[in-house]
Amino acid sequence: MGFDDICNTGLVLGLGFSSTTDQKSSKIAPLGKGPPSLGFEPSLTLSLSGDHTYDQQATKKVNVTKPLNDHQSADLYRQDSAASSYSNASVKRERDVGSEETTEVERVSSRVSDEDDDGSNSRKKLRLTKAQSALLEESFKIHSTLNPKQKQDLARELNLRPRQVEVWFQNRRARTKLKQTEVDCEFLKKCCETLTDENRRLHKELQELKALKITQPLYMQLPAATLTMCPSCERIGGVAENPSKNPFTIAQKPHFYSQFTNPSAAC
DNA sequence: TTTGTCAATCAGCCCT
DNA sequence: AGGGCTGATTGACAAA
Repeated sequence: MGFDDICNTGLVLGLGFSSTTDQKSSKIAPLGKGPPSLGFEPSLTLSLSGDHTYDQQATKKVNVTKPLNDHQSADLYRQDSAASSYSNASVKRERDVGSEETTEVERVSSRVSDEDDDGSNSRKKLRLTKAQSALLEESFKIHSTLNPKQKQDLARELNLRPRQVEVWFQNRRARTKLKQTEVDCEFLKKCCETLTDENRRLHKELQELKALKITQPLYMQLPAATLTMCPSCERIGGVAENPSKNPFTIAQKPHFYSQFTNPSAAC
């Protein structure tokens, strides 16, 4: 079982040279990609095995302009008739204890007015209804950025201002990115731990080999542990191609064998 | 210059 | 009360 089997992250660990392609930071960059490097450099890289842009993964299409069902419509339009969210109307949210069905009617409406009724500048917070959030989420799955028409349509659909839709998408993108960064960070920590362990193990093995070299003649120096068989090509590591010549020659290039590498590729 | 996006931050609301 | 979530604002930056 490989590491990725455990983590199941879809990330790929690679060792080699990295070339720089200046990544544009605008648009929603494929999440998990790091800052650009500075040309060709030896690198140990971790990257996502696929292009994990969240926005492209949706399989379910939602017609943003399709009419809402009765319940949704009712929610939204009752909101519309509710007091302005930017007014001092009480931010009532009926909490039916024990009941899932929070009365959305009572939720604060997103109102198309910019000013408080009383003219005060206090920022009253809009809370989107479940229906609004759901529709925004579905829309985000389809495209994480909106063109002006899409924004307009969606705003009309949700009875919000286009600016509010825009802000929602902005925040959604930012927070998705943040979340992904946290996930990547956790994964890298695990990789680091695993590599540290591997490094420690190899050091130990090296020490053992050195000790053997001192105390034993050459033909007895190969510990059983080094005669591991590659499960992919079924060659025995540490033995020369032509055993008749020198059956105890240590392979020139050690067969690095770890759960991060593909044995076939290494062979 | 305009427009769109982003990062950083603020601030209201809700939950524990 | 404090923390988390989330809507909103601001300023910087890039592309057209």
